[in-house]
Amino acid sequence: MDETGMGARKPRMDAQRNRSHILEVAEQFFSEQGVAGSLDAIAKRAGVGAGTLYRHFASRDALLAALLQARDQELDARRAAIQREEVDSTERLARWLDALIDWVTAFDGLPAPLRDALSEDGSPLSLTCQGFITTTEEFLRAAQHDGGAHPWVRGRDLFLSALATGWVSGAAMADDSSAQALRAMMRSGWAIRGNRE
Amino acid sequence: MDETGMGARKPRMDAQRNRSHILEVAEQFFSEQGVAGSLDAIAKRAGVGAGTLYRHFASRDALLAALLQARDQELDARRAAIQREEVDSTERLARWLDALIDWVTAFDGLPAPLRDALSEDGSPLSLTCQGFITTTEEFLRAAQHDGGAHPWVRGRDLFLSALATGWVSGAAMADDSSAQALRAMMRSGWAIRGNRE
Amino acid sequence: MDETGMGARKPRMDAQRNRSHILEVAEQFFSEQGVAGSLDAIAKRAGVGAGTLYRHFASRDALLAALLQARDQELDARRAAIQREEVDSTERLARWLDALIDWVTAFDGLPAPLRDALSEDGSPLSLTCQGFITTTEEFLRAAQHDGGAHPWVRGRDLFLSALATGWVSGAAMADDSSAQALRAMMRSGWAIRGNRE
Amino acid sequence: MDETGMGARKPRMDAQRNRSHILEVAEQFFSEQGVAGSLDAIAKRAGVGAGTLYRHFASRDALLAALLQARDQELDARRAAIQREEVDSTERLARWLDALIDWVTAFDGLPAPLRDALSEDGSPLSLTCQGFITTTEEFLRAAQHDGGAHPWVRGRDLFLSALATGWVSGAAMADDSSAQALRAMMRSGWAIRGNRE
DNA sequence: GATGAATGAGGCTTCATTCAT
DNA sequence: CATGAATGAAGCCTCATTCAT
Repeated sequence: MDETGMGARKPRMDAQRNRSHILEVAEQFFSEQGVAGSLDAIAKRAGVGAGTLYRHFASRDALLAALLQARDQELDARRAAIQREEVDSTERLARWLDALIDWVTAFDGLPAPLRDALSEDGSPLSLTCQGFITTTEEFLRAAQHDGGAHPWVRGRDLFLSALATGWVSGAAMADDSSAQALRAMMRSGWAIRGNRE
Repeated sequence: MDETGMGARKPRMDAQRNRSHILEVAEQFFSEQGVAGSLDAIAKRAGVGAGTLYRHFASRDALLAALLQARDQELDARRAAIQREEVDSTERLARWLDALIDWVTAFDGLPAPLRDALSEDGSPLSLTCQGFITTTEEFLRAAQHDGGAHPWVRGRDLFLSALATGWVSGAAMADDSSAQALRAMMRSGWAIRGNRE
Repeated sequence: MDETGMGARKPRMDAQRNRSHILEVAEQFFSEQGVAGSLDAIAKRAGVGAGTLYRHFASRDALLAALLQARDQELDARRAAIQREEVDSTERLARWLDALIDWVTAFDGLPAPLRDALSEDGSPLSLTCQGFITTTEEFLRAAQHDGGAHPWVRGRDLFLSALATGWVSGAAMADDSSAQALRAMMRSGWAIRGNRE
Repeated sequence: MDETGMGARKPRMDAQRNRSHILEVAEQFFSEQGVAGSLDAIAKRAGVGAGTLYRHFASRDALLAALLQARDQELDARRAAIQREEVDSTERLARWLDALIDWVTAFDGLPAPLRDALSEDGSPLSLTCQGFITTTEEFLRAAQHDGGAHPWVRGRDLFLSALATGWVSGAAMADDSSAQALRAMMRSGWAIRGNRE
């Protein structure tokens, strides 16, 4: 009796609209002020009541998680791209870690909730993290198999390294070269043969 | 001119006593609650007015800096000890970085203000940081000279690495092995020959 | 497309089912959290939309009233039982008041809306209350006629006393003896000869 | 060097002023809206920041307790007056209970926090309550000794009765006669010989 | 009928910092 | 010098109720 035909009930068009509008605003907002900005302010800026925001995203982490999903897909695309590239497994891992660092640097202050999510494990963010840890492990295993990465390194550690590297760049460090250096150090940290040695 | 001879005002004594008492309390407090705790609470716990605290320490960072000085001395002692040890320059650098990480982990949440201090450079903490960066550079230079460290690594980068490593351990990660792994990765990152390779 | 026979609307069945399910859930909920709990939560727990809840019960009081009806019947049964018992009219009144107190204590915080209903008189609860006041009056009249109750007492007052007694027990007073004492005091309050005198 | 002469340091005149102004406003406010009114609103009305109110009164109960102190003194005065009156101990108890009921009715909704305070016992209100329970016990003991009150009644129960009686009157009952009736019932509840019998 | 999204005021609380005393 | 009162914006979150779908 509905307009259905298939699955789609009533997507609550307005709800969807609101949800995505909130996401847009939040993206903008977090980009400007970092992920610690006021949720109320986001709601206001989105032109919705605070309750509406809370209905859609029960917590800051939930909002963040939703926000990251879009980027998740980018990251996933990048992963696929990396896997298609004609380079060895070690270089692949390196590129993946670079991608991870970029992802983690999407917003100011993002590394912190991600790190926390790893130990809370009830957080909406932990799923996301877990996924990328797994991916990291896959890349890592290949590199280890090919003798390109130390056998004692674990995917989780690399992920944490990426977080940490992102965190360092977090502050308006003005010093971009440090970020580069850290990436390089990180690489020569897990790689059997350092990249610039 | 002081309280010494005759009329004996209590000024200096008071102030000193207050200052050190505040420091004791703050040390305790930050140990328990991390460095983000309320300054008011510290003042109250120390039994002084908020104004008094502000007179002695103009900002949270100033308090932190003063607090770290005690530890600075420990760290400096450790540095001296390391320099007396009968190991090569590479191992010395490694031990110094370990010491640095320990120092940075003194309080929960300490790495963040330190990182920020590096880019603000008006902060009371930057002096402290600068000192340790310099020390790090000395160790590093020796190691590089002996071929134990990559020539492209800078002291500042190692300091940041130490901060980052401390930051990662910050959360109740429950996973102590990660911390170890990060230290190892960090080492094989700057070292020409990794430690467990 | 429906599950029934032919044209088959689901109206009545659905509605009835919903209504009673809401009631079940609300009963459970109010038992746990007291009558001041969130209606939204009840709707959610019942698996219906907030609107549905409101359709069935226009207000919290309406829900409460419906909820009490089930208990009303119990109470009515108890009234009938009391009237069949082989005791004098005074004892009957006493037992009825005990029954009333039990009824009023069904949920945490119930006495308050009942009290309010008495003075608002547009409330869905006032009907319920009125009924019991009337019953109380009947018992009371008999007792007064037999010389067992003070002539100056009114049914309404006894009802209020029951409410008040229930209200006192409302808090987790931990002190059950107080509840007993209050019942006793209440009895010797209206009775011509106190029960433990 | 102040106006003192003895202990009084600096009473923080402005603080005192604020404090009492808040109290005045709160008194007014609670009289109008009942004790459940918004604390923020009180702060605003008093022309102080919310923080100021919280500094002076850490919780609603604390504010209430302070507010009641003025009345406490009245009540205490009344107690003294009653004790000077030329009536027997039973009548004294009756008058004391009346005073208690009046006190408890000072603000709309006051009985509830008082009741809760009795079981929480960390509440700023419990002290006040305890005091009056004790006083009640003294009056009661005298009456019991003179054969004017049932021996099985306890001071605590009478206090609760007073609370309950006040609570009943709490709603805009419009029915003043009920309040009277309840007082009478309460009296004939504890008294060996009812007052209107 | 049912749904559940939206509202949005309103509650409580915290805190860095200033300034009169 | 020390005090600690005052500020007051901000933060987070809840909930009864309405209404478009």
